Amino acid sequence: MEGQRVLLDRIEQVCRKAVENVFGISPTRVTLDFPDQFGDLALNAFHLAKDLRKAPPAIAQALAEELEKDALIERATPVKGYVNLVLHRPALAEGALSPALRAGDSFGFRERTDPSQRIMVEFSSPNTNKPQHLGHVRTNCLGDSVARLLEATGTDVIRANLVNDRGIHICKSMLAYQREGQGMTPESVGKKGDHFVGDFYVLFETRFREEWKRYRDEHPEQSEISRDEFAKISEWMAGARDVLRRWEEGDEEVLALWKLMNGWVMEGFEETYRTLGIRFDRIYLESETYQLGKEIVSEGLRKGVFHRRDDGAVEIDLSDVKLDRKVVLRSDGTSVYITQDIGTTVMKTEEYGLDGQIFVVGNEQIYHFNVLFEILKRLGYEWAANCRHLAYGMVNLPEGKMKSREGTVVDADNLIEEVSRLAHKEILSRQPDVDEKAAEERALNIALAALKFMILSVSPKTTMLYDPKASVSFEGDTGPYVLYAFARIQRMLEDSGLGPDDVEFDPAVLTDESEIRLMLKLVEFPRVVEKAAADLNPSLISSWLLACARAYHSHNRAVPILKADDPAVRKARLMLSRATATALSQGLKLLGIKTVDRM
RNA sequence: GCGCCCAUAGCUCAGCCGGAUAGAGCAACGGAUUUCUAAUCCGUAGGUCCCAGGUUCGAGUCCUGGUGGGCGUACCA
Repeated sequence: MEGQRVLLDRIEQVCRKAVENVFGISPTRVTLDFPDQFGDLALNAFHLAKDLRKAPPAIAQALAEELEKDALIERATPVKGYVNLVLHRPALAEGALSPALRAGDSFGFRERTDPSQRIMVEFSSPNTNKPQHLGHVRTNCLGDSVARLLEATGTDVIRANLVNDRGIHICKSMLAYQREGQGMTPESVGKKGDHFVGDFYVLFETRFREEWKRYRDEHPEQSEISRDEFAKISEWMAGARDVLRRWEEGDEEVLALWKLMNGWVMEGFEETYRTLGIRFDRIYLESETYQLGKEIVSEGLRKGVFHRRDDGAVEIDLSDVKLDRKVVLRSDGTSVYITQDIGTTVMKTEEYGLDGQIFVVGNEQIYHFNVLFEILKRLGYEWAANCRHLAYGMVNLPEGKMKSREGTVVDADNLIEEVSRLAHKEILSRQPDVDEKAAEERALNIALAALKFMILSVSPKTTMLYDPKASVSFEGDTGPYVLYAFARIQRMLEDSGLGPDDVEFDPAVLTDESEIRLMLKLVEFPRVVEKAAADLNPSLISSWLLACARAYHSHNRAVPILKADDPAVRKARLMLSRATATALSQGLKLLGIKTVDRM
């Protein structure tokens, strides 16, 4: 990335120098905005006022004159507390295009810094009793994109997935399978493994409800019995608990079935991840980590971080930081959720020598992670300060919340398939004679672009509404809109007869308003990447992509490119297109979206 | 009860460390196609930024108090 921000850096230097020349003070903060109107860039004099102790309009006035002396600045106009800058046109063109043309697929990205920070990003964390739904799609997309953003800014990233493969939920699927599915396999019924197992989870739920209803019918005096109350006396629930007990005792038959069914589910998950284009460096299984943490708690008990209550349970009092009291070891000595997370977090850090960890987990666990990080801090782990919970909001449906028990969840695999089908239809309507295999691959790409972009264009913490109608629309603020801009450029470059290394152009001819606006977008890109990575917020990339694609589409309509009369103009516009394609592709890459050469 | 989060156009969402006249898409309406791909472009209309105070030269943004909604507050995960 070094050298890529030359233009912006140089302008900042020019501003800094101007302040020094006029006021004799080196400013602490030079703020340059991309204002979309008034000019190319705007220097904020309000911020300078703090250092200079003068009225912003007076500062702007004085600086404007000084700034215009520099060759980079065509015009500097003081307006209220701003200096609106119009850049020297050829310098803007050179500064906007050359970095992208030269750097190609490293444009906007930084080499790994040395010594590099090594950060683990944990995301997805599915349960192995049912297939993944839209909520998982959000953590999958977010986690992957955040990992890419960190990598792009020079961090060494480990992608981890902590799979919850044990517990009562899997036992429910197992029991239903034992009772009603013996001999069946995913192959025998032609189903993906995770869906196959999920069906037995649903079957358990169905049987349980039938039993509950029967009970209420047979015991009118108990007709108001709650689900939780009935669970205590349910035969099906007792069966599931028995399976769990036998699992914990190491019962071979139960373990064998557990391994078999988990294997099916994991195969299904792998397929889903492959389709989504998501990979992990490390998969942790909770069955292998759930015992961790006890020794750390014992040691913490000795050190006085925790204390033992009269009833034997071990707890920590965090009420001084408003986190209340938290039990970390039951009175029978077994661990709770937080215990294994303490152990797992320490283990991960030691395994990879991590400088920090990011947990991409839903916002309903904010309290849990606050407690976890506070405990780690009190245990003396310095890296605890570099642990962050990226708490994303839930995904709701127009009808309300998704509830797996009520079958109102949006299944990830089905969703991808459905959107792919629509994309496929769109492709066929445009190119009836398209090669079938190419069409399918492209349809999947476009579908994933639509889906990922939709999810990643709302900021992580926002509780978002999933609108099925909007999700299958490929117009407006969508992934396909951005893809289309890229594809258009590819087609044009193909038709242009230019070689890939032919990057010479005359920067003086790019003077159209639509070109200026587009070039300013290109200049802004590296800065947006930095910001998005620092904020762990991919939606900043989506916003930029939309603005850039929009600027390109406008430019494309406003002036002829391939058909420009003047060869020098034609060439320069093609180079602008190529630079734009590079930038769009880089931005899309950060969202985990692959480009297509035609739509 | 206590804690955290949210409230911006009819709908879905942006809004940078407090800075210029609060933006985009969808939906509505009007236009652009002898094409370089119309999955596009141009335009019109649409706002009490939940309410009331406060801080500030300046508040959608920060503070306090309300109202409404979500989540959490297990010896569940």
